[in-house]
Amino acid sequence: MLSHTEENYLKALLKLSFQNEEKPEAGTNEMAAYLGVKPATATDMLKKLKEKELVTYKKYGKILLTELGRAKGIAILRKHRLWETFLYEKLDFSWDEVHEVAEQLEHIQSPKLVNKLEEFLDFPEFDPHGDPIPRANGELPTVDKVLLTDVKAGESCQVVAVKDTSTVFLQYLEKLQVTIGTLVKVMEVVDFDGSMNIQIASSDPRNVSMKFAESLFVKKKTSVTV
Amino acid sequence: MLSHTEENYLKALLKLSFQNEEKPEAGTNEMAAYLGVKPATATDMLKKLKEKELVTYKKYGKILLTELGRAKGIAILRKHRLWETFLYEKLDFSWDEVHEVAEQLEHIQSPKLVNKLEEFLDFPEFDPHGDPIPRANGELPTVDKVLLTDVKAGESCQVVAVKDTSTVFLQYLEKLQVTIGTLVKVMEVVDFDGSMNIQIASSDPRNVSMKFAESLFVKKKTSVTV
DNA sequence: TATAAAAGTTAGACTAGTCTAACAAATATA
DNA sequence: TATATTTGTTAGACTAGTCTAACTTTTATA
Repeated sequence: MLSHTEENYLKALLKLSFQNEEKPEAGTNEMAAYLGVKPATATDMLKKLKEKELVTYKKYGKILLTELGRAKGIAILRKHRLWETFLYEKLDFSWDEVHEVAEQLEHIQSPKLVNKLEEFLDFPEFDPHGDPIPRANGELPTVDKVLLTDVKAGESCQVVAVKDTSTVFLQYLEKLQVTIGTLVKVMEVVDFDGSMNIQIASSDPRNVSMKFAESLFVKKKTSVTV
Repeated sequence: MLSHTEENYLKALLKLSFQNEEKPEAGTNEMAAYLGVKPATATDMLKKLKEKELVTYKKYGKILLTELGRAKGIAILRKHRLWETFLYEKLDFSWDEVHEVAEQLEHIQSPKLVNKLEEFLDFPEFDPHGDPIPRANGELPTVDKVLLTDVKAGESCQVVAVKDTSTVFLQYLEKLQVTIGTLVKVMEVVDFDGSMNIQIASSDPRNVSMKFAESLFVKKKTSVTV
C-alpha cells in the first residue's frame, strides 16, 4: 500500500516522462520543483521508492520508473482523469475546476470504484482536457494527432509533439513560448501562402508560416467553453 | 483546515452523541475504542481539538462537541452519507460495500463537490442504510420513527430508540443483543396476543410480546436486497 | 468509607514527511 | 583543463500521529 505522498511522486515522475518521451528520466531538482518540495526531501523519498522497487535510482544519477512504478503511476493517472471526466460531465464542473478536486479523488483506494466509475461514464477515452484516460489494463488510447496545418480556422488544439526537432526550430518554439501541452487556437488561415494567425495560450494572435505549421503535431480539442 | 485524523475524531464524537441523545458526552477510552487507537493517543488529540475550540474538554472530564465542532462533524457525516448514496444508487455498490469507500470519500475538500453531488442525486434524505443525510444547513431530516407494533409482517426496520427506559427492559434488550441500530425483521404477527416473531440481526427468529413491541421505536427500512 | 478497579494522563519513543544548512559530485564554461 | 556553477546528498531538526509503560484521578464496591 502506497501513501498519498508516494503516489504523488510516482505520478510526477510519470508526468515528467511524458514531457520528454525519448528521455523519460528525471532529476532530483526537477522532481522537487514539480512537487513543490525541497530537493533534500525528494532525495529521501526517492531512496524509499527505490527500496520498494518503484524507481531505479542511484546517487547523483537520473531517476526512472520501474515497470511496477509505471503501472502504479498509470493507475493513479487513470483515476485522476476518470474523476475529472465525472466532475465535468456529471457535476457541471468547469474545465479549470476539475483538476484540484481530482488531485484528491485520485488517491481513493477501491478497484471496484474506479472500474464502476469508468462504466458509469461509458468508457471515456479522453478527459475534459483532451488527455487520454489509461484503460484498466494500463494502455493509453492513442491520441489522434495531426499537423497544425490540418487544423481549420476557429478550431483549438494542443501541441503534443514536434515533427522537426532541429535546434533552430526548437529555439523558435521556445521564443514563442510553445511547449508540449501549449494550447493553440487557429484564428485565420491565409490561403495565399498557407500561413496562419494563431493564438498561443492566452496571448495575442500572431502569424506563423506554413513551414511552421507543418512541423508541429497537435491534437484537436473538443471545443470546451471555459 | 482539519486533518483527516481530526475529522475522524469529530465524526466519532458526533456518532457517539447520537447513540445517547440525552447524554451526548463521551469518555476518552470510549473515543479511543471507537477509533481503534490507544487512550493516550485520544487524550493528545482531544487537547488539540480543545485548542481549536472544537470540543469542550478538561482533564478527567467528559468530552462534548462545541457548536463549531458539531457543525464540522455534521458536514463530514453529510459527505459520508451522500457518497454512500452515490455508490449505491449510481455505481451498483452493495449495501455492505459502501461504507468503507465512503470513509475515504468523506474527507474530500470541495464545498462545490458535495452540493453538486447532492443535486445530482436529487436531494436524497436518507442514505442506503436508512440514516438521515444532513442538509447543507446542517439540519437532519427527521426519521419517521414508529413503534415496533406498527411494523407489519414481512417488513424490516431498524431500532432507533427505546420508549421504556427501565432497567429491566434495557437488560432484556441487552440479553437479546438489541441495541440502537439493530436490524429487525418482523416474520409474523400473532393476532391472538399481539406478540411477534422477529428476526434480530441475522440470528434465528424468536417471539416477543406485544408489550415489548410497544416499547421500542424503530424506523422502517426501504427493503434493501443485500 | 477505605480500597480496589476503571478511566484517564504523562513522559518518552518511534515513523513519515518535511525543512535548513553545510557539503560533495557532476557539468558547463572561461 | 581548471574553476565556477549547477545539481544532488547528508546531517540534524521539527511536526503530526501513534505507541508503551508508569502514574494519577475518579468511580464502584466490599
